[in-house]
Order: sequence, then structure tokens, then C-alpha cells
Amino acid sequence: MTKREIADVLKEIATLLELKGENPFKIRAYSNGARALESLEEDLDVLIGESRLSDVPGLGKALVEKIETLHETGSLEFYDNLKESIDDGLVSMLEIPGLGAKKIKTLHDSLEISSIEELQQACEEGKIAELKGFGKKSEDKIAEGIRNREAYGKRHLWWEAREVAQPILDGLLALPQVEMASHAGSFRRKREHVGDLDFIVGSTDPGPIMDWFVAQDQIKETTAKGDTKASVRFDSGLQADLRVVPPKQFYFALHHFTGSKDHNVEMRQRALERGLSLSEWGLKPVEAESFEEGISAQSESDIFEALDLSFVPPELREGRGEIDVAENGLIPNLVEIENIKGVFHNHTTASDGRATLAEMTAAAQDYGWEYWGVADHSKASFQANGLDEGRLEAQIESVKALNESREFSTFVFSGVECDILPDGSLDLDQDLLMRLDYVVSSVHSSFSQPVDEMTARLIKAIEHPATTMLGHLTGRLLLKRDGYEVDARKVIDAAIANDVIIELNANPYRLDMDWRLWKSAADKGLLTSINPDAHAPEHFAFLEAGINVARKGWLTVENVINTLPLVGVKEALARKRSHLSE
DNA sequence: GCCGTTTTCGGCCCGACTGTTTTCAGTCG
Repeated sequence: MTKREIADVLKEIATLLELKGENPFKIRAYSNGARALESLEEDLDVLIGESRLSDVPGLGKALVEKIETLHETGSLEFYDNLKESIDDGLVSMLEIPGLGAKKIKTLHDSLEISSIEELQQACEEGKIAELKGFGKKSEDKIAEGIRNREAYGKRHLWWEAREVAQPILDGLLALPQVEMASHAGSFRRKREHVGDLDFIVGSTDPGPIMDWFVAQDQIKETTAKGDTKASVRFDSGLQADLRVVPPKQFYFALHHFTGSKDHNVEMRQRALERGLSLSEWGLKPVEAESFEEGISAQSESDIFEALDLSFVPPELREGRGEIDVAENGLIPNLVEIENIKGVFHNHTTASDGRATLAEMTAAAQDYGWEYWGVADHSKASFQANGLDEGRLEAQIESVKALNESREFSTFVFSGVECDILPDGSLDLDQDLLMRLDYVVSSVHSSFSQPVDEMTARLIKAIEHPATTMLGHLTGRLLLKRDGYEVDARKVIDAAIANDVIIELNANPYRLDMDWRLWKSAADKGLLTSINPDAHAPEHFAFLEAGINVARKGWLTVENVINTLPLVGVKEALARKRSHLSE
């Protein structure tokens, strides 16, 4: 079993133990173990081979044994027995808002409910309302939760959540009672998709703010409204929480609700080591009665500083080692959208784009970019009107003519998004590919190959002398379709060895390669190009989503080739070509 | 179940909100 698969098993064990009513700290130990495993930089084989797994914080004797068993045999008796003893239906009931492990256990023990269908029936028969600890409102809420499950149970792309979040934030900031306001949560951390939106406001007069918040016209329902906290749901199913706190608490609350949970746990522990207690209300000596005696913060930086840390940007607050790095003052200057000087991997009407070469060039010029690259599909992508050798040669001439015309200040690179055929070979003639400024090699077919075959296919394409960069590593479409299976580590190593870039596809549905893989890859020397994969001028805006991912992946300008000015990029592309012809 | 150590077991983050209750448990973040 792989690291990822084992981590999933540990997570599932945690959930199952919760439904059994186990000791909450034991449950947390399994969750922590899963996370420790996922964020391992080192190879699991090596760690187990050298018996160093127990050196990993969070993995003790019991977990090490279970992980080793899973890794070697692919199964675990403890897990099998546990799974056997709990109905799948109980697990899915956790998805209903308001139902946690304890209530589900009560429902199961007293009414023998073990599926959502049975739960729904019990609601209709009014049995839930009669249960001790439940009531009519609980019953209605559960029934509502079951009805909404289909429509609202999903997550929302960051890109789409932003459409809702930005007007709300602007509206809050415009209210006279609001002294400061920000979004928080996974949205502020720029996760690729979010479950809900969080807003934090600093104010001494919360009433009007709460009233304004729940009165927005896109709101479908208000699920909670108190003096300082409210929750609403929009038509899209997206939920948003607002918390109003006194201004002096604002930065503590902002930090707290930005999370992540893992980051906060580490921050609190660090505070405790210094005799301090950190919470959403403030930072004070453990023994102090109130936060009046605590430390004040005029910014989040003050909080980090009070714990001897340099500022950690929200994107990095995932509990993946950022505290240790901040302790040494080594948080890098993350790449910013202003650093981008141009973009590769874009399409025109020559294949499946919606704008012409000139229109796209004009749009790129509007962005102030020094260059952009056209990379239309190759002939194997028949459905996308891919270019054959003849049409591509014609496009090379068009690009050349456009550059020579000096109609635009933005330079155009001639490239192609060349299909990687099922056997790993490229879809176009090598001599022609070598004449292009660059080649993006991508998979668009035979997604279901076994992982070894797919990995070999990608590596073969990487080793092709014409390949400049690898397109969307997994082909995933977030919230729609999983990517094809591929051994990312091997592909990354091959890319580095062959001086090939792996793109960071900035399409909000792709964001591929995943942010979790970038830090270690970049540390090993991998370069990326943040590519909007634009099929229309307005898609150039996707760059922002790509920047989010790059920042979450700890990338700096040094790791991103399209932060280079035109001259630098020309040199880099030419170097790859000449280096190979030697 | 992990950790740390005051080395053998106690601590592990905790408050707002809801719906139930009539002083609190469960959920959520």
C-alpha cells in the first residue's frame, strides 16, 4: 500500500472510532498519524527499511506497527474488524449538519437506525422528536439536512467562491460600524476548493452588521443568527459565516479563523511553551485572569512576533512545517502575480480557442506582459481541432509575421501543446517540434492506463528532446473527475534530470500539479511555468488561481520561469534546445 | 494512541451557538 492509501485508512479508522464512542484523544492520534504520513518528504519504503518510522512525530509504537503491516500486506485485521462492526450508513450520516458521532450513536442504539434512508423514515414517523436529547426542531433539521444533502453537500471551487466573497467583503468594509474586516478560513488560505466562507469583522457595534449580513438578497436561508455570529446559505449552496469581535481582538480572531486547524494547534503549543495562552481572543500569560493583561496586536505579524516567529502568509498555514521555518526567519518571498512577465500554454481559434492569435496578443498586451506563448493542440486531439504538421508550420509563419509587424509590444512565442500518445511518443514530427520555441507535452487520451504504464508514458515524453514542459500532470478536473493515476515522484525526478519544466496549470478546475507536491519538487530543483491554459482572452485571469497554488507550494520567483523577462526566457528556451543538439 | 518526563501516567485547545434543558450536551470550527 502507498503512503496515501495508508493515510486514508488511518483517517477512516479515526472516523470509525468516533462512531464507536472511543476516547477522543485516541481518535485524534489516528488523524494526526494520517497527516504525519501524508506530509512525509521521505520515501516510506526507505523509512520502513531503515526502521526510522517511529522517529516521525505523531507515530508511536502502535501506529508504526499498523502502518508497516498495511504497507507490507495491504490489509490490517484491526481495521477490517472495525469496519465490519460499523454500518456504512452511520458513516454517511456524519455528512448531515447537526449530526455528530454521539448523536448518530444515540440514534443507532435507541432506534436501530443505521442508514440515511432509515433516518429519513424515522423523521417522517416523528420518532426522532420523541428521543431524549432531540426534539421537533432537531427532527426538522435532520429532515432538511437529508433533503439538502444532494444539492448542497458539495464543495465549491475557490474561483467560484470568490465571486460571492468579494462583494460581501466590500459591503462589510463600507459599513460605518466596521473598523476592520477580512475573509478567513480556507478561502483566505487559497485552498483549491472551499466548504464555506468565513468573515471576521472588528467592531464595537455588531448589531447593524449582523442585520446587514443576513439581509443580502442572494441569501437563500439564514441558518444561525446570534449577537456576534451568523451563518447564511446562498443559492449556490455555498455557506458563509460571519463573526464580529471587538477591534482589539480582531487580529487574534482573524489568525484563529484563518487556520488551518493544524497550524493553530502548533501555534498554541508554541505559546504554551512560552507560558502564554493563544486563542481567538488574544495572547496572555497562562496564569492571567483575562486578556486585558495580555499582548496587543495591531496586525497578524505582531502575533507571530510575540512567539518569536516571522510572519507566515495565510497560504502557508497548513501545518506542514511553516512554524519551524518561520522560527528561523526563513519564510521565502513567495511569488506574486506582479512578478509574472508572460504566460505559456494558451490556445487560439487555430485549435479549440475562442480568440485569434491577434486578439490573444492584444489581450496579453493589455495585461502588460512582455510575451505570451501560443500552444494549440496537436492533431491527435481531433475533438479539439488539433493542428497537423502543415497547419502548425503555417502558424509558425503567422507568429513570425506578427512579431515582425511590431503591431504589439508583447512578443509571441511559437509553441504547441503536443499530445503524448498512449505509448509515450509525441504526436508531431520531431524536426518540426525542434523548430518551435517550446513544446508543452500533455496527455489527452487513454486516461485509464495502469499507474506504471502512465508513469512510463509521461517519463518517455519528458525524455523526448523537444519537450520543454509537461502539461497538467494528472489531467484532473476538481470536483468533477479524478486525474489519471501517475507516480508523481518519479515524473518529477525525470523532469529535473531532463531539464524539463512541469507546468502549474492555472485553470481553476485543474490547478495541476497539486500544491502539496511543489515544495519538495522545487527544493530538488524543479522549475515551473504558471500557465493559464487560456482558451479565450478572459481566461488569462486564471493566472491568479495559479499564483495561489504556487504560493501554497512555497514557490518564489526563482522557481517560476515566466517571472523572467523576455530576454531571460529566450535564453532559457534556447539553452534547452542547443544543449540537446550538442 | 502519542508525548514527555517531575520515568509511568496525566494531559491532549476551547468557546459560540443551538436545542434541549431548567443547567447542559453536542456540534462546529
